[in-house]
This record gives sequence, structure tokens and C-alpha cells, in this order.
Amino acid sequence: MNKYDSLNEAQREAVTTTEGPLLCLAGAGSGKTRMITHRIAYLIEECQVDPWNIMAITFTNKAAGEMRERVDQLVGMGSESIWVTTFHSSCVRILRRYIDRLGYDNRFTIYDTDDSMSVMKDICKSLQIDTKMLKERAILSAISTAKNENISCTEYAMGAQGDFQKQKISRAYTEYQDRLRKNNALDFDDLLMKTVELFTTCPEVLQAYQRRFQYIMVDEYQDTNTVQFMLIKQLAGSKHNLCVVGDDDQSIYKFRGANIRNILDFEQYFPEAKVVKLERNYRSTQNILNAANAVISNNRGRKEKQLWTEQEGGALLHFRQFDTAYEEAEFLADDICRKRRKGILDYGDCAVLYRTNAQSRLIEERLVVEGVPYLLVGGQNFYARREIKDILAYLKTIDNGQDDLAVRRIINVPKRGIGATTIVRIQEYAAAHDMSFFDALCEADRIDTIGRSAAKLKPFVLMIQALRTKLREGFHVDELIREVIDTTGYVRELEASDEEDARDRIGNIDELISKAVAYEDTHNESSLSEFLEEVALVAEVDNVNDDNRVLIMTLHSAKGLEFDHVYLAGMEDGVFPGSMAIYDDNPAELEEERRLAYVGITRAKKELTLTSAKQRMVRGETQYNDVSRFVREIPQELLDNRPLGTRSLNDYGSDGYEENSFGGRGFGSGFGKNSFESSSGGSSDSTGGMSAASFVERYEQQERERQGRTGAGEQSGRSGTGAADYRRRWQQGRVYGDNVFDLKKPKGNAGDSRLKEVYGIGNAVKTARPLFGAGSGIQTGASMSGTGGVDYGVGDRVRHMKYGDGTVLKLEKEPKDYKVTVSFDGAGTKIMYAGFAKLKKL
DNA sequence: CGTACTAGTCTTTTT
DNA sequence: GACTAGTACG
Repeated sequence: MNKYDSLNEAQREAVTTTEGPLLCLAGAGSGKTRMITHRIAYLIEECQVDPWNIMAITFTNKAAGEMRERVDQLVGMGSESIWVTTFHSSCVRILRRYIDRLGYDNRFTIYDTDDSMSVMKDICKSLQIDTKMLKERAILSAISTAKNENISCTEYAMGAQGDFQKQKISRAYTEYQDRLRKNNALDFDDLLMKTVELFTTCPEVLQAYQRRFQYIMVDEYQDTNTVQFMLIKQLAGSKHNLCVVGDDDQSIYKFRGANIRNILDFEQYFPEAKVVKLERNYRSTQNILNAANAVISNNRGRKEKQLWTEQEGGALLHFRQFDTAYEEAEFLADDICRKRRKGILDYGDCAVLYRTNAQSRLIEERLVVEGVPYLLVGGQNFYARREIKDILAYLKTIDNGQDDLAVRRIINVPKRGIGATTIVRIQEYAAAHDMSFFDALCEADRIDTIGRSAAKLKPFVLMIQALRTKLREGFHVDELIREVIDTTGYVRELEASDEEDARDRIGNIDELISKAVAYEDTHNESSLSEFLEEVALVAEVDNVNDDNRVLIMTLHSAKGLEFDHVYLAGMEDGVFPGSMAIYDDNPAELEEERRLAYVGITRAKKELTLTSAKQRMVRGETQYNDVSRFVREIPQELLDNRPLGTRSLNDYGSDGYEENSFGGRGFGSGFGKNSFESSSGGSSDSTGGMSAASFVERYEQQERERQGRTGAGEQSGRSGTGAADYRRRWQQGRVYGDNVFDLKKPKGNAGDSRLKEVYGIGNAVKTARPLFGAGSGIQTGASMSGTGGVDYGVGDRVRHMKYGDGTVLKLEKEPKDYKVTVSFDGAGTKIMYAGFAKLKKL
């Protein structure tokens, strides 16, 4: 009767296989974390392994924290000496100790994506790279890809020979590394790569860690990239006491370098490896699992497994298709409220998941209207916000002046009258004398090119120096932040500004101070450098708390989480799977999307609801999307509503559907003609589709009414004149539902070819604009009419999506917009722009 | 040097 | 639609 008896057979096998390489294929919800924590306990209790010799690596701080907690509970004494961390923080810890052996200062700073971007922009300017042809983003992503494969800039240069484009990237890569080194900075990828480099060039360091980490466990192994694999291999040394746990079906981070081969080929790398599959699911109902299994079985490159559970049956999966994304959002909020009233669920049991962050806005708006408490996960990282980055840049500059980027960020924030030209001059001076930007600032009076601006620099330098003195006097991080705010007047400036989100920004700064206090409380020997470092590696998912709130987030963020009730919104071809994946020549792209769908479905414990919209605004353009192929890949008997023949125009086009599928690649089962034939009539309600004939009938009816009302020909120059014309247009993909569309003028050549493709495919994304304005049917929610009026006046009651209800105090006409002053019942008085605030009259 | 307006880009996902 | 970099002007 011990703690291992509660494990199932497969789990027990994984737990007790302690020596040699072990690949544990753990399906979703199969008790993976449980297995790992028990394995750690087993190593310590049954195999007399010193906790000191155990290492568990995860990807997110949150996962690490959870594992830490569970290990502590299970193991008790001595558990604190187990390394339970993320890849990135492990590397930081190692590099802080040894990176001087690679010629870096041990007090290096860590650059986030934004920092890298600013560096790259500079580089493109100085190397005269035409960023129209080759975007900074593209260069950075090429560099990142290279780094994830452990390709240094020197190696990259060798591979770039004969390729003009690659040579440019190569030069930028070299320069980028150079600048980072000068700034004593590492980017995220460097953390891993430099650690591998350290281990390669300093075998004695590696040996020390190998001696320490005799038992290594890696969670979410399917997300590892090549460098991470190299790192693990190095650490595992010759003993290979390496246990990797993962699920190839949940590999969804290819875009950031995850190499799915790491898991698929594990047995080739370690021929002596043992493989254990955890296929019993403790999370979801059989219906949900069947759906997940069916969808994922459409992927080719995978390790075969079938999840099963003892929870027979369960509720049918729900599917709803709506006319617009607005209605979809409305349904989501309503459904949650309704089920809550019935006592089926509480807010905290639900999550709404979507493919892209952009989709969150509508859902948020609707939840606010319905008064549903929610927590948005993701979007912009807290530490990436402008005001936070500004304050952190001050702290960095105080900590050490070596980070040019940080100094340049704050030199004129708040405004000190120091302009771009002055900054360039200082930079030139710094470069010429091979010194840091801040050091150049200190001797500003010697820079003759800046003339009278030098006087403005001095107070800045003095201020930083004064703050440094405070730091040396032992100021805590939070005190230092307050000091920065005070002396710079940062918050005062925000308070005075009429920026709409000034209050939010101040709130964020308060939040930062709280985090600093919390940091001080949890660290006996706190240091500014350490605080900055912790902060650099925090991702938003790490902050998910468990209040009773509906969580809304991307599918990516949801990995590793579970909820009783899951809503997958935006189940549309073109949204999910995204059009990028659909159009890509490489079928692997679509498989990655499908894995994402698998992840989404398997988050649900009890009920799963899939929703889609026929019409949705994407990047300012209206898209018309078919139901996601992933919905169609679910066995139809598992759904309470089937995706009926939706608007697959080619189903009725003269070419027929089959020949028109994308490049001949197959769709999942049940997709295509059959879906029409199997849809018995009578259900063309909000979830159903409509036959071509009835479309035309409806059009003819409308056309008769229109002509009778306004006289013929009013719009005929653009819209065509009759049913025959309509039918023709409809078959071309230019007519949709009640509306007639004109395909938007392609921008440039790329757009042109894309559109041709759209024509050919017919049932995917159709970028279109309504010709009959009123037909678009989209409520923007804004009270501004097109020409700049508002439908409310002074004294009226209005509603704001964030601040709630309030009374309009003042209305001022500005050239382009109205400036509205509203006294909100709960949020005080705010001045905002009408077009932006989207106030709704009550 | 700072502001106000314009044009272009963006969206996949993030440690 | 929203944001940002770039430009023209005060």
C-alpha cells in the first residue's frame, strides 16, 4: 500500500524504469505530470538517488511551478535541491556562472523580441539593407531559425555562399551578434545556444553538470528544438539516464523551432531506449476523445495511439454556425450565462479558445456586455508594455549602463528635448571611441557635433548617477522604482496626458511595483540584476490564476490546461486552419494546425462546443469562410448539429468539386459533396446552409423589390442586372448569400496570384466588399456614423466596453472626431474620442 | 525638436 | 481595423 499503487500499469512502468533512456508517449490527459512526479519520488525513495542529482525541465514557469509544488508534496524533505526549471532559466543559471569563459560579462542582460527588433532596425540602416525587400522581422526569424539549429553566424555565412538573400541575412546576423555582445546582451535563443557552446568549449564545466544531473526528465518533449536536444544530450552524458515525456500529437511550436523529429526519432538517437505509451485518459468523456482521435488520425507523420477512457459516452459535442462573428460572440456569452443559471457550470469551469489573438476582442466585448467575469490570457505580455519597458529600461540603466538599447529608450522619456539627431551624434561618438552609449553621454561636453544639446544631457546623466547611489545605499527594487517615477515625473506625465489608456498604464506601473515587492518578499538576498532577470523570462501564461472567471486565450496558450467546458470559437477554414496553412505547399503546415485542433478538443473534460461564423472581419476586411475541415473530420454522430452543406460554391460550380481541391491534396472524410447530399432538408436555420437554387430565388425576390422601390439601374453599373447575371457571379465566387460582392483590388503582384488561387478554390477565403452597402449586415458597435456624428449628446447615458455605464458630461467637436467626457458610474470621469471609445447609447 | 497627418503593414501561434 | 514608421510642417 504505497503511493505507486494508484498508478496504472503503463504509468508504473514509466516510473520504475529509471536507468537508461526512456521515451514516454503521454497522450492528452493521461496523467503525465503525475507520472513524472512519482518517478522523482521513486528515484529518491526506492533507488536512493540524491535529490541533488535530479533535474526536471519544462517549458513554462507555470509548468515548472506546478511541478515544483507537486514534487514538494510528494517527496517532502530534500525536494528543494531538485532542479525543477525551464530550459531558459536553467541556461541563465549556468551562464551566470560561466559565460565569462566565452568572453561575456556574467552580468549580461536578456533581450526580448522587441529589443531584438530595435537592434535589427539599426542594423538594417547601417548596413543599408532595403527593408522593403527584406524585412527586419524576416531577418530576425531567419536568425532565430538558425540559432535553434545551433548554426552560428560564421557557419551561416558559409552556407550563404551563392545566395544573395542569405548573404544579406548573414551580414545582418554577424552584425547582430556583434552588437549584442557589445551591449553584453543575449537574446532568448542565445541563452540555449551559448550554453551548448559553453559545454562544448569547456568540457570541465560540462562534466561538473553531468556529475550533478544524473537523472534528467524533460516534459513537453515534443516542443524541444535542436539546440535543446543537444543540450539534453550533453547533460545526459554517457549514462543516458534521460526520461523524455511528450506527445507528438501535441507538437504545436514548429514556428518557433520545435523539431518534431526529436520525439519521432528518439529511438534512433538512443537505440537502447525503452518506450512506454500512456493512452488511458483521465480527463475527458469518450465522445470528446473519439472526436479528438478521429481528427488527429488524419495526420500522417505520427506515432499511432488511441486514447481511451472509462468515462463512457458523455454529452454530444455542440456545433453552431452563425452568420457573423458578432453573433458567434453573443452566443458564447449567452451560452455561458444560460448554463450558469441552470447550475451546469460556473465561470471558472469554462474557457473560450481561438486561433489568433485578434479574435479575442469581439468575445471580450460581448462578455463585458453580459457582465461575465473573464480573464484574457496572452495578448501583449505584461512586461512588453510600453510603460513597463520604460521603467525596466531605467532599472537596467541604473543596474549597468552597458545596455545601449535601454539607455536610448529612456533618454527622452519623459521628454527632455533630446531629439533624434542628438542621439545619432552620441552614437557616432560612442562607436568612434569604442565606448558604450551611456559612457559617451557622460562626456557629452566633449562631443562637439551636438553643440547646445549637450546641456540637456547632463541632468539625465546626473539623475542616473544619483539613482545608482541609491541602489548602492541598499534601496529595494520597489523603492527604486518609486524613486525613478518620482525623479522623472513619469507617472505625473501620464496623469496629465489625455491618452485614453493613461489610467491603465499607471495601473500597470503599480502592478510592477507590487511584483517588485513580492520579489523582495520571496528573496532573502534580493538584487536588482536578479529581479530584471526573472522578469525577462516571464510569459503571460505563467500568470493564470484560478479566480472564478472565464478564461479566454489562444489554443497555444491553452496547452497543458483543462476545463470542464471548452468553447472552440472561429472554427472556419481560413481562420482555423489559417489560410497560411491551407495555401502552403507543405502539408506539414496543415498537420500542425490539426495538432492544434487536437490540443483544443482534448482540453475539454465534460462538454465541448464548436462555433463558426460565415462572415468575419479580419484585418479590416470581411471574409467569408466555410466551416473548418476539422469540424468535418469529427464523426458526425458525435455532434448535436451537423455542419450542413455550407457555402462551398464549387459544389455547384460547373467544374465540380473534386477537381478543385487544393493541389489535389485530400480533405478529411466527410468533406465536400457528401456533406450536401447527406444534409436532409428542413434545417436551413442558423446552423444550416442553403441550396444554390434558393439563393437565386432569394436574389430574384430581392431584386424585384429593389427595382420596384428605387427604380432599375440604380446600382446596375456595378451589380449586374438580373438573376442570370447573379448566377454567373455567384458561380465565380463573387456573390455570397444576400450580398453581391466585388473582389477587392489586389495590392501588388503577390495579392494578385493569391486571388487567382481563391477563384480556383472557390470555397476558401473570399476577400470581398459588399456592393450593396446595407447588405453587409455588420454591426460595428460604434456609435459614430461614417461622416463623424454621434448618436448621443450631453446628459445621455452611454455604455463603454471597459468602464461600463456612465453619463456624457461634455461633447467637443474635433476635426476628425468627437471628444467625449463621460462620468462613469464605476470608473470615474474619462475623456475619450468617440470613434475610438465606441460608446453605446443606452 | 515636436506634432499631426499619411501610408503601409499586419496576423498565426511565444520561451 | 489598428498600429507604426515615415514625412511634412510649425
